[in-house]
Amino acid sequence: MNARTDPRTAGIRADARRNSDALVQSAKVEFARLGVDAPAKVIADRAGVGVGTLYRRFPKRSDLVMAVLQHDVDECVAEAEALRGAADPTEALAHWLGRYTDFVATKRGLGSALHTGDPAFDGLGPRLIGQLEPSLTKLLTAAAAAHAIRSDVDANELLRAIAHLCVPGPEGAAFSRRMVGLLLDGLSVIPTAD
Amino acid sequence: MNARTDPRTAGIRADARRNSDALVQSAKVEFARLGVDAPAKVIADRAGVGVGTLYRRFPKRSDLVMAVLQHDVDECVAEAEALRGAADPTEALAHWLGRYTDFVATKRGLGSALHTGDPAFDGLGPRLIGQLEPSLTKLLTAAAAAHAIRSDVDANELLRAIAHLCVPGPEGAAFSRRMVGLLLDGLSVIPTAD
Amino acid sequence: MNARTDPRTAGIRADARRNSDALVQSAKVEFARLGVDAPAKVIADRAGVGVGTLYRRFPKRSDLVMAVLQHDVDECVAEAEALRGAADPTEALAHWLGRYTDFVATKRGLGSALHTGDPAFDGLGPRLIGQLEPSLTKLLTAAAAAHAIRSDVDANELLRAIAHLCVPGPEGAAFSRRMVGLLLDGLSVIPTAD
Amino acid sequence: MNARTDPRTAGIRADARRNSDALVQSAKVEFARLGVDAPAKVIADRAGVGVGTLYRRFPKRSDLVMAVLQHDVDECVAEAEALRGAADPTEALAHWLGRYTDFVATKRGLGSALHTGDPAFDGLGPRLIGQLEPSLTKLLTAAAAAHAIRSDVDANELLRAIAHLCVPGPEGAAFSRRMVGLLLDGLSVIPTAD
DNA sequence: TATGAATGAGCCTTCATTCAT
DNA sequence: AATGAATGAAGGCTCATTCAT
Repeated sequence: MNARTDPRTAGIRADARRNSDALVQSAKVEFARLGVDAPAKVIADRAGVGVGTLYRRFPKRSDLVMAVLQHDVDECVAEAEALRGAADPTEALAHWLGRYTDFVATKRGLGSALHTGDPAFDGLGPRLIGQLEPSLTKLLTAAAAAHAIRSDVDANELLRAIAHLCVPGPEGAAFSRRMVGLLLDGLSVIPTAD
Repeated sequence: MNARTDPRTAGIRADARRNSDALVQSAKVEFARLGVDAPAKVIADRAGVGVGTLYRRFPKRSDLVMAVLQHDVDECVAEAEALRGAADPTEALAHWLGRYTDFVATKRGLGSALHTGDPAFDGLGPRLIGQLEPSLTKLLTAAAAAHAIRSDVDANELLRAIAHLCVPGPEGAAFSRRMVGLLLDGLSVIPTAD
Repeated sequence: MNARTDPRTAGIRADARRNSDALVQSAKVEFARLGVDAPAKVIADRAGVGVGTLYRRFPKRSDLVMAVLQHDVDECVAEAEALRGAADPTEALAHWLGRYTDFVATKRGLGSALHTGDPAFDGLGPRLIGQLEPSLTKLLTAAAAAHAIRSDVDANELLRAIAHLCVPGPEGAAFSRRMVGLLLDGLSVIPTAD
Repeated sequence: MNARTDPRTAGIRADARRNSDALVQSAKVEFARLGVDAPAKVIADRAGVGVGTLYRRFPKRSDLVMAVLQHDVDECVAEAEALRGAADPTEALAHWLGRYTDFVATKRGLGSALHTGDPAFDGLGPRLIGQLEPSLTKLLTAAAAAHAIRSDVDANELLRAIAHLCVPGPEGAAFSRRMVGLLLDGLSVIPTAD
């Protein structure tokens, strides 16, 4: 008899899970509408729970943000895995960065939150970037090994730079993609030793 | 005897001017420290004036931001003028963008403010970037004419992209400069017709 | 077991109710002391709650004013009902108007608030007077039927006039009562057809 | 050689007088527009002088209000004098009170200001009413002597009551006049000794 | 004497976070 | 475990009044 079927816990766990899910869904919507600073009350209301529940499940704002992002982050990591050993490492790199760009550009205010000193977002950037860094490092290493790009660029910094470029404005996502493209082109410029 | 030396008006005007200048200086520091949303009280205190004076001189937050930026913007424009007809247009471009990078990097939160829907910052971005665009356009054109860089990059977009990259986080200005450098390298990649 | 006795809800509701009541009581006192513009902090302090609670319960100032008045209004209406069919309709009228006079006299600034353009007090006057008008109309009609008073006076106007007379100044309530007495005497002057 | 023609003082006095007059005119307009609480800056601006001048000429708000009203007060006093020894003392009384009613009803917020505890208006009521009381007392005495009205009504109180009734609202001046009429009718009710 | 710049108290309102039930 | 009431710090803004020039 596992937890799912145990009559003493199944109900409670299902409830707790339902609340958690509702909060994440609500947060996703409100983050898109009001940014990652959306009032706790608003998020809790949309989820149909009390603010207390929100704080119980996600003590820090960054916890909630991470929960909202986790799904996308996982997908990014999976995609990087799939691109391992691709015939054209440069194209693989470009493809993956495009994917990442779209991901960040979709979350209104996320880019800004990553750079705020606000303690509520403490550790958000490192946590997020940290999960993606290994994936990008592998892609960069592969491309560098093929002498397609320079080898002195840090995956961590590149992820953060792109996050910055994806702070959404009136300019739209096309702008973000163009600028990320420029950055990518910069990667292909291999410094001479002189 | 003009207004500047007329003893009846020189005194008051000098005082008012001193306060105004102090406010702008203070705002510059506090914007860098706390972002463009820095509390009015904090800015006024550092300037050594009451909040009332801040509101008298700069009724809207955007007025203060513009005042703070105007100074740097003017300097940037002047510097671009000085770089006109430089022997090495690529170096001139790099130099000016470095200057611009440092300028924006000291205004924490400015990048975000430019994209906020907050009416307090209405029109700030366009006003600002608009003033610098002609300067950069000239430098880009000169470099492109020398076949040193591609010619399909918009000065306006480039300014905005750099502004984004210069929202400083814990990473510091060195990061901003490295990423802007990457962007610059990207400019030198001239698309082939293939 | 209803909500009132259900241990799961009785506690919280009782607390909330107690605060709400305390706020209304406090507001009644402070309105009398400082007028309906009394600072929120002062009202909250006297009630022993934080300002946040005041704003939670009464988001607009007019909500609080209505709450304060509703209590007295209800009592006035009830009293008018009790006076229905009194042996002496003139005395009943005088008694009720005295009651109403005392009610309004304790709300310093209410008279003014009723006429302010301030959106915070929107519709306050009509809502208020509207609730009392039927009561007074009945008393006036009864007295007029007994030929004790003239029949061409509007209950609504009379209520408003008394409200004006009851804005208490340094003169105190005795003055208000004397003037309302004069008004009452005026009612007994029945215009001749001449 | 009087002050007016003395070349050393004529200019200055004329200036001072001009400022004073401009302030009173401006205050009259702004009082009508915003009430007697109109911001000092607004009044000074409309008068074309600095706020300092306003405070020099009228240290307390009540001084300015009195200055604005003085003209009307003087006219009221003069009119009462003209009504002395009128054939019909009751009609004279009614006429004069009607005049007074219109006067007070015309000054937005004046009625309220008379009853505020605000120290800025300290003594305004007494000063104003004090100037008019002798006039009304004479009219009341004459009417009482003719046994047309009761003799136990205080002129001072009557003036204040009417001021209250003239606080302007959505109801308009007609309402004020009707209610003052009711008060007048009350005067004609002579209490019996019973 | 006139000016208007400066001051700063004071009030409003929002919201993150805690905690009794 | 969930709820949501309560708290109170924080920051915006206004304006009466003073005072240096």
